[in-house]
Amino acid sequence: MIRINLELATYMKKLFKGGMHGLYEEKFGPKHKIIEQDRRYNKVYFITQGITKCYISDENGKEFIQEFLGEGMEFGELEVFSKKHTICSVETITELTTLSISHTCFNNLLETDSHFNRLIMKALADKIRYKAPRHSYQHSYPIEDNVIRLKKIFPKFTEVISKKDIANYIGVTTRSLNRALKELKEKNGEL
Amino acid sequence: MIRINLELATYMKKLFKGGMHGLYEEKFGPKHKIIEQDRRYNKVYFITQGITKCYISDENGKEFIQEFLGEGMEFGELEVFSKKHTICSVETITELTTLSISHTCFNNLLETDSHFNRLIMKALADKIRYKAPRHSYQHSYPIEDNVIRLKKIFPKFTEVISKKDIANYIGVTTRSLNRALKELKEKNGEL
DNA sequence: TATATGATGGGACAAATGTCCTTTTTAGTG
DNA sequence: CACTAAAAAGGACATTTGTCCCATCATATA
Repeated sequence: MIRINLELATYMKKLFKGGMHGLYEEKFGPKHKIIEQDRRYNKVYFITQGITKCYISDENGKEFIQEFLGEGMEFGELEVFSKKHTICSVETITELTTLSISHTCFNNLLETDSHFNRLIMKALADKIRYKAPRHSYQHSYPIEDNVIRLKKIFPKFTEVISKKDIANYIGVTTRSLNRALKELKEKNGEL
Repeated sequence: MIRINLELATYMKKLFKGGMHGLYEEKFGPKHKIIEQDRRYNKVYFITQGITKCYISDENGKEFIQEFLGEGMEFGELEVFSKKHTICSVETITELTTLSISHTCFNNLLETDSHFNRLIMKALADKIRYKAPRHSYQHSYPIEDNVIRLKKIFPKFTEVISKKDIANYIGVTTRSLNRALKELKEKNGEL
């Protein structure tokens, strides 16, 4: 549910400690919107600490959360390859520390550091791999099953993430999520 | 709806014509399953002609179509980066021609041909970019709106792709799709 | 030709989910 | 502490979508 990429995190920290030119640390408070949908930026971020949500909002203000990003996950990288507007907003949930790098330096790294190149390639592939079954599952199963599944992969999800965000992640209304949670409680005695 | 990548198609054809070692042409008849979910393969395919569907099926046999792939789209590449099982099956819809390459050769190309490297990186990024708003939209809007949207981006979709596949692509039952199509007909006079 | 098979279309009802609204709880702030 | 705002919980009802059928039509094939 909260995605991580420790291999990438480790490598970026190593580059940073090695004094890599153009890579610098940034910190953000909670509920801070770092990237807004449909804009242009020229920075890529690597999370070293904390959690963000990455979401799409439609014209009616509905939010649909794509992923929760944790340590080692990068964002802002898609726009390096197809020079278009961002498709997602990214907003911090907890306090967040990132290692940031400009598009130019990012491109340099890709060309000169084949290990980095490989890690990014793998990170992109993993994002694709991860998305497919998730959406498939959410479509095919009732809300209750989705909640159970979340609980399995991330037992404390209700403590860290707000109900609204969880609902937007599963793609249902808060009302429906509450209904599912209540029914689960009644069945199992305890959430 | 049917994704293409002409830039990649052109480049792969050029490599093939140039006698690139390890790149060979394959042809498949319609309804042929090229890749099956949860298996291992060591080949990457680039479509040069025809259409396939790429789908996940669950334990109840329900299919959820991830994408329809057309000219220039590649498949089987995710497993190069994370050496795991396939997550999707890929099955031809029309006759299909591909340029195929082993994992080993694919990796060689990635390392030695920086233009190719860049094209693959971009192709991965585009797959991510494309998936996000699609699933978001499908969740947020009723079936009818989804059908209208499909009709806009691909007017002839009912002629090329079966009802069942369209339903599985939108993530609904055939019954629901039919209902939506019927209501649209009644409203607009004509599908 | 006769028969099987699969795709399509739709009726009737059940179940899941959304909408709208109200109440309760929690957390923050003057 | 008192007050406000935001988050959480849930009642009542409407709508959407799914399930389970069955009928029809086209196509392939023995």
